[in-house]
Amino acid sequence: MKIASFNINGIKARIEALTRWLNEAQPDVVVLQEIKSVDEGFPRDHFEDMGYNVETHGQKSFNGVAILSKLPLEDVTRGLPGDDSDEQARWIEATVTGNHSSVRVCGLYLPNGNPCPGPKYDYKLAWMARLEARARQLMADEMPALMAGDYNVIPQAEDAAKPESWTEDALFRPETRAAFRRILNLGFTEAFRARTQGPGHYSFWDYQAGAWQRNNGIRIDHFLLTPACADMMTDCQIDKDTRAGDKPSDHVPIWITLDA
DNA sequence: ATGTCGCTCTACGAGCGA
Repeated sequence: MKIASFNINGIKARIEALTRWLNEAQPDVVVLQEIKSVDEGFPRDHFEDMGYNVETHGQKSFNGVAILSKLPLEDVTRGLPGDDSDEQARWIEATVTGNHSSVRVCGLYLPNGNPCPGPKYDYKLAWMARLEARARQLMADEMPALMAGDYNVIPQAEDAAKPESWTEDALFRPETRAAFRRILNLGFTEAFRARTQGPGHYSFWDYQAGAWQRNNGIRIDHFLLTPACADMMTDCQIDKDTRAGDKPSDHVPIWITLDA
């Protein structure tokens, strides 16, 4: 089972690039971030015609997450628990079933948090506390589970081409990285780092200042796996070449394969 | 490099978010 995550930065602007990548990569399941669309505006029919089941959790203009899956999506829930007043669409869950195991798939778009400090950074840290609470529940459940998406977290200095330029940024502040580590320390496996060590692996390059041409990237899109899920992992890769295509997102897809 | 892109408004560029 191939499960991917892709921050597409707007479904209307990315429908061609996303379709191209889906045809090449052939994921069974993909969680999308920043669809920047209400549910009614998402081109559901287009992806259904490609053989995908479609579940969205959108909002106007900003944020918005979705799941596309060639397998049935069961028990779909929307919104990160813990704050009923939070109207930002950043979390969606569903269960998919393979040949011998079901997997709880959580798609997330963690707040950026800049400028830092400020109310947006406070919201980021509060959201991460709610994420930790949901992560604890997933750990306590028996079903293998993963949380995939744009975490807006640079875990370590080696995950940035120029870490010195991120020291005051919400993506790399010590409080941000500590909150990320608290979740990891519940027992999650960060899929990419379980298989690939060393610097130079990125999932995002800013549109500005020739960041892609200079390979000035950061690795902020991640898979966190419960132990039962990590036991099933057979591969984890970053589709870097997608950034060189026509009209690309500023993020590239990441994916794992599970023997599920 | 202060370097770009996507979205919305009642627009024909500006402001916001990233």
